[in-house]
Amino acid sequence: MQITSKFTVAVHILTCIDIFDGQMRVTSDFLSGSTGVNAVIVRGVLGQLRTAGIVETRQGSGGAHLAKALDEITLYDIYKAVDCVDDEGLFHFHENPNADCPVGRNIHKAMDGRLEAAQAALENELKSTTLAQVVADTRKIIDGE
Amino acid sequence: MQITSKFTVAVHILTCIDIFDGQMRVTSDFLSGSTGVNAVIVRGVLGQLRTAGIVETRQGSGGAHLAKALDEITLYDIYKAVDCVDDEGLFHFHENPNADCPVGRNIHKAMDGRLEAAQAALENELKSTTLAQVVADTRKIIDGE
DNA sequence: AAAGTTGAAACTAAATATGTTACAACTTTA
DNA sequence: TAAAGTTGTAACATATTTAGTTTCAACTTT
Repeated sequence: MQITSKFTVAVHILTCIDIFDGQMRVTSDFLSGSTGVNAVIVRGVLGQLRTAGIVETRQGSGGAHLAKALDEITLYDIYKAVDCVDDEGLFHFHENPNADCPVGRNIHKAMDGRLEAAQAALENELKSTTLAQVVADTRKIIDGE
Repeated sequence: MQITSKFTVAVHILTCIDIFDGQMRVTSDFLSGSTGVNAVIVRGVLGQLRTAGIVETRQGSGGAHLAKALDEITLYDIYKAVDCVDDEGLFHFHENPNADCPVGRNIHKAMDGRLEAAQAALENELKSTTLAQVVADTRKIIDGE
């Protein structure tokens, strides 16, 4: 199991938008070239980021722009925007435990808190990282090339 | 995206093995009944738990037993045993970023540490919980019924 | 020897992820 | 205002993964 690559694609896209903004029109076609991901998929991701208020795009005129400051966008915002995890939670509980068995009818209750805590640990870590940090690191590597 | 239900099934199975051990033979068929999961799938999970040194099973004689003390089995051990996540990591990096683009050829390096930190946060939380705690909570709920 | 069980392979079915084709709606510019 | 380029979106295709199913040999107990 892996979290959809739309997440890393989205971070890649946003980094490009910041780095190339002003120098060129950052179209879905350009982003497709940089990410190696199909342009329609890119437009889908951009659509989700737009819905989340992270980018601005408009039909016709090409070119995406950030709708927020870099340090106001966390990896968690992106992760939520592209729907990395199910509404049911990160963990998938087997659906038909037997209510006639004392373990079967209670295991869900006994585990839920632990599973939520684990998911929260992951998400809190993502909340603590902003796109500003990722872009800064990227610029640092580019400048050092 | 969700982590395979084999994880919660495995915890359910191990809880049953602890709670019903001595009272009855905890066969894959019994566990299938309690979890609502196909007996062949149960045997597959038991096989992975056996490979990980968590349970003991033998062909012919039915009945699984724990191979370790409850407080020596963490949720992380189970998560690893049933192969919840890919060897490549929890996050799936898009595979063909463009090396001719300064962002494309560096984004992986710029993100990797952050992704590993997020995965580690999840896994550390799982390492901090033992099966003993889950079983204790389960018993508490059963006794309170 | 019979009955019940595990281990495992091979196949099926359903769900998900990603890519592709096609095209209408829109904007810019010649 | 016509042409060119772009976004948004639907419909379809393909590959992978998840879970279930069928089948049966190997094994243990009685």
